[in-house]
Amino acid sequence: MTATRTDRGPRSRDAILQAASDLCREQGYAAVTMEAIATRARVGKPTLYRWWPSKGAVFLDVVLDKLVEPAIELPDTGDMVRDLRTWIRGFADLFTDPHARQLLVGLLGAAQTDTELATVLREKVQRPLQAGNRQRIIAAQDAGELPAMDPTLLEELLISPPWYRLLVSGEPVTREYADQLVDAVLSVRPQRPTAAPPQK
Amino acid sequence: MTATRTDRGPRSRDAILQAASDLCREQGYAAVTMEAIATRARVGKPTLYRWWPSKGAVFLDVVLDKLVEPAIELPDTGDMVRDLRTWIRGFADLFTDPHARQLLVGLLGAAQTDTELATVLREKVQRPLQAGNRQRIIAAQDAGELPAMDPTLLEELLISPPWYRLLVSGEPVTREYADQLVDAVLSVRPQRPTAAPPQK
DNA sequence: AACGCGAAACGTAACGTTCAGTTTTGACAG
DNA sequence: CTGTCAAAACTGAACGTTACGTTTCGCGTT
Repeated sequence: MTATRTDRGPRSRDAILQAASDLCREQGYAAVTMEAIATRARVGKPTLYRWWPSKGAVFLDVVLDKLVEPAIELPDTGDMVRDLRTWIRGFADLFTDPHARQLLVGLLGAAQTDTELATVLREKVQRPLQAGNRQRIIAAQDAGELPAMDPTLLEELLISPPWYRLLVSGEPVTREYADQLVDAVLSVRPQRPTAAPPQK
Repeated sequence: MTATRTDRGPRSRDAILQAASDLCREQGYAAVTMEAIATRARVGKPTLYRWWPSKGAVFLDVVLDKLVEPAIELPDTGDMVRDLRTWIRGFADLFTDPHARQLLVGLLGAAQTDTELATVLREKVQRPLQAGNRQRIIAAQDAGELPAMDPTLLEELLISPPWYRLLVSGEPVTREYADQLVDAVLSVRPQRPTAAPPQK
């Protein structure tokens, strides 16, 4: 037994992810099968299943490699308002690009009926981004650059509408929309601590 | 003309939708198959496929029958702010109920990889609701009850975060969250017509 | 000689369709 | 109003297909 055996990636990880990405571009997410990925990447199906339990898991890694790092992180130029605008514009660009759109919509769709995948997706994408952004938002609020409100809610007000358009309404997410959205959210008046006006 | 039968509609529509709903509650959306629905409803598979092209189409009708009418429409008591609060709370309740959650998440997930289904979903749910709400929002803005901004954006700011939590982040959608959300969005200052501050 | 991997083959599950044989329906004659 | 009948629609079983996920085999590397 030569020590730990399972903790290295497959030899041809890149070939596999590239194959999956290409197939998705050519035929759309739904039409891609594990068999096709294996064939295209010239690997055996057992090898594929050895490291990824499902099609969704493969595409999660595709998205992590190709989209998340470069395109989804909040930039940091010192000007928070400007950074937020750039960030949301980045989502608009991402959601407009047909290939990225295919990848994200397919992956999120799969995650809706695959608990395992949904968990990993949140831990690997959601969690890290949110944690980092949260600190930035709080700091900017303290500096008076952003409206004083629950930082989680502020982030959600910015990021939810693009996702809603992508996954629910299907409306396009343009840069103009991104700008309009940021303007609106940053125009919120400071909130009273938590006192919701009595409903009745 | 006695109209040949009740035009359209299988004889046992209700039995089929009930079977689908029950199976979803018992086993989860993903585990439900067309075969199982047919068996449970004591209907032949051909009959099922005669009226619904896919599992997603069946569940769309389940959702239309059981959720949309009673639970997703914006109420109208004359007090728009209060109506909006009630409306978003309704979504919170819906997204918290395990069965409704299963149905909605499964259906939306399927729609991500089924263009046909996505189109019908938008036409039958999205479109009608949005159109009605839009008029109400504009009227309330004219009356000074709501912040002056693009009515579509205002609606999206309210409705997106719950959907985002349901489909993307997985965070719970409580009534408290709904109230907090409405408070924040209604605190937006009137927007300058469209003048986005120059980015550079 | 042993190992790891690609390729092929296998059993399973669900799909969506086809094919009898039966039940339901509405129309019409008595 | 009622009995009869043909057409339509339905059930249930079976079929071919596809993709899944696993197992087996053989080859090349070490």
